[in-house]
Amino acid sequence: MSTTYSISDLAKEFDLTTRAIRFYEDLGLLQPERTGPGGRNRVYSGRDRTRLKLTLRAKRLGLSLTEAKDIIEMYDSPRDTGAQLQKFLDVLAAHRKQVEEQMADLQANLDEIKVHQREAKALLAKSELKISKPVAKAPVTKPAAKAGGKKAA
Amino acid sequence: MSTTYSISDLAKEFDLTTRAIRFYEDLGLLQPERTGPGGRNRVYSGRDRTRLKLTLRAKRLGLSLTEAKDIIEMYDSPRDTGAQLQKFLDVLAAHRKQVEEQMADLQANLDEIKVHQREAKALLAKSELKISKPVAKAPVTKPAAKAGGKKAA
DNA sequence: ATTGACGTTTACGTAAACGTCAACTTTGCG
DNA sequence: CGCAAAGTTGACGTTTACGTAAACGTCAAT
Repeated sequence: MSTTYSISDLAKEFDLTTRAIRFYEDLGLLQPERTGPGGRNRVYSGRDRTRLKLTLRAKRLGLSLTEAKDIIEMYDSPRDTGAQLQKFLDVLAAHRKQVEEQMADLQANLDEIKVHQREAKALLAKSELKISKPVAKAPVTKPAAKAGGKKAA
Repeated sequence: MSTTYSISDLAKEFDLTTRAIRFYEDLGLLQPERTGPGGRNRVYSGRDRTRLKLTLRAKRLGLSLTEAKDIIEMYDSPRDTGAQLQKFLDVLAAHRKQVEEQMADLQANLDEIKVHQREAKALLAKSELKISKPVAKAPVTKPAAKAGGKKAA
């Protein structure tokens, strides 16, 4: 009795539309079983859930869905022979290299942000000094965050 | 006499088509000056180059071009008043948070790769032991790397 | 004078990743 | 029984990020 999920379970958990999930199935990323009369309804396994999670992470990191699929396939395909193992290791090494490159990108990014933060804080401190009475922690009229999705760079 | 670039200079340096570069201009990411008779030809400044570089980094990290634009605009727009400074700091903080989240994603990724590497190496060592005569560093029929582009997850 | 390399604009084409109906079935509930 | 909620399969629409082709100007070299 392993845990299973309906399409809307997954949709809620990962904040997707069911349309998106079915689309991922079309691409071969998910392979839910069917249930009910005529086997119409989709039933997702824990493995499906994991693959979905991996897919979304890959997306966040800028991969296309087909790239994501290729990689995920690699990771849970059988590797019996020594040759296959060796090839798998090669792929892993390449993959690792690119992840490390991307981390370097991100780190550069983060460093820039930090620099800007320092500069801006310094400027703000200076500008507040020029006010006679010290301003009470800058109330500013709240920016009211746009509650958006992703972002970075 | 600051350095400038032709469109193909940038295309070569960043491995883009000129079409892509003009497209980025349409989106407002670049604003080259014009030269020649009738001011037809584009001339890119160092600032353009920097913005292009930032754009491409943003792309690699999974941002859309408009997202990239918004962020880059923020970073090189004027911040004179204290209120603007404060808002800028808020944006920076939010931005930083997301970058750090993405780094966590990447780190998780990297960890998984390492685990797989360890496992695969162990398996391969074991399988090589089972061969009577120790196999000479697995010659394997070269995988002939497909020399592809990106990849990650 | 023509060829080639490089540049330009305009405009239609396309792949990816879904969104958005439409037109049903099936199931649980009052 | 009726009906809303959740599921299904088409099938067409949309946005993003360019590709690609047409049709033309400019300048240096042959």
